[in-house]
Amino acid sequence: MTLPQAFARTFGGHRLTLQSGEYAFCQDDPTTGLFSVVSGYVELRRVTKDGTSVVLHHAGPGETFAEASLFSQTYHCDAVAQTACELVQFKKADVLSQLQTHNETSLAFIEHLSGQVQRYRLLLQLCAIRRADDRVLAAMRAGFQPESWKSFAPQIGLTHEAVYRALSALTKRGLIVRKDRGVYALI
Amino acid sequence: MTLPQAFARTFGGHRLTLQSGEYAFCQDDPTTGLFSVVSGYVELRRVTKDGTSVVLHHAGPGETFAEASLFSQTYHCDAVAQTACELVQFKKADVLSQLQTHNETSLAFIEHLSGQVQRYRLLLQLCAIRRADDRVLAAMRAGFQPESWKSFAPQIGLTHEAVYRALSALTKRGLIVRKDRGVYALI
DNA sequence: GCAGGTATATGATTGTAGTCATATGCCAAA
DNA sequence: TTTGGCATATGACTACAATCATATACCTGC
Repeated sequence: MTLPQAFARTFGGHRLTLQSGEYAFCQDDPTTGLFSVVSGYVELRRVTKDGTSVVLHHAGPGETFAEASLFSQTYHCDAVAQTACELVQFKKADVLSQLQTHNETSLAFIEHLSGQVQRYRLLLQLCAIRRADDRVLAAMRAGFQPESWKSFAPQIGLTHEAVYRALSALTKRGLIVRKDRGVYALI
Repeated sequence: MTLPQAFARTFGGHRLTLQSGEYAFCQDDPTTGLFSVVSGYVELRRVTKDGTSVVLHHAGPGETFAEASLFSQTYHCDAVAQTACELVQFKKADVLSQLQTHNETSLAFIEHLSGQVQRYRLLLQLCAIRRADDRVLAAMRAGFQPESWKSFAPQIGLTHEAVYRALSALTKRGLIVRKDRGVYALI
């Protein structure tokens, strides 16, 4: 998920600080490049024809956003800081010229994107599991080892209460074990 | 989502037919390449250490899978045909050499993957909307114009009944209009 | 025109996750 | 060491989507 550190060097990103509520870019603005979140949260939202808006993504630390802007003349959504944010901006021209002239960079970027695709497919598949117990168990079996269950919960589309209950129920069912307060393991 | 036709030519894919239950590849097999689904459905599943399996993805017509295998020595999951399938297999060596020698191809692939990332983020965001009404409305506003509501429903994590009810409720609330049987439009 | 199949649509019931409340354990700062 | 804040954990109640059932419109092949 995290954009390799190498990219910062290769693409020559620029530091950018936003206060909560400030915009990294607006819909229909000419595209200037893609971004990486160092700290804070950025909400990507598209304003639809009828004037309402739809949230497309919630980008947090380590995530990149606006990759597709490399192939578009204008941004198709707004990027609004939800908290104070530290971002790195990679200028479109720099990135494109790097990609056009350095194959290793392209391949690394393809690898980065493939990994994201893989992860998102997994998350969608997990969200398709109806029962909270089964979903949490599947996530654990799929390799999730959350540092915090509370922040993990929304990733798989549950409230933290539902996750705690699921952990409790799975323990009772003997499918996982509680090693310590907040520490659970498979089998 | 659909792999550009151009890729079939550029990467020189080979046609592959599977009967339901047959494997495109197995976990820990040496990676041979990535695949595109022409018809049918393929399930990607990972067998975990405890012997159980987790479904990672359900690939349908127009979708590609195992992109990340380009960067791995072995497959990390099984690919099992759920129905009779027509696939196109793109040999790893061919794809990698194409990507290494033809920048336009790399850029096209990056564009393809960026688009998928964008779409998956949107789907995840939609699935995070609790109320069925709101979720269907957001999906419509985000640009979904499903040919069939029934096949659309599972994409946003709902049953088809829930979608029909949502459409009905949204119509009553005056947020969408029913143009015809199965045909709804915004405002 | 009729039969069979499918998408559309709605009703009744139930399971279950969300919501709100509350309690406890833990850590860090004062 | 006390205080405040946060993650963990669980209880009670409720809202609502899943499930199962049924009906209708539409299409296609006969």
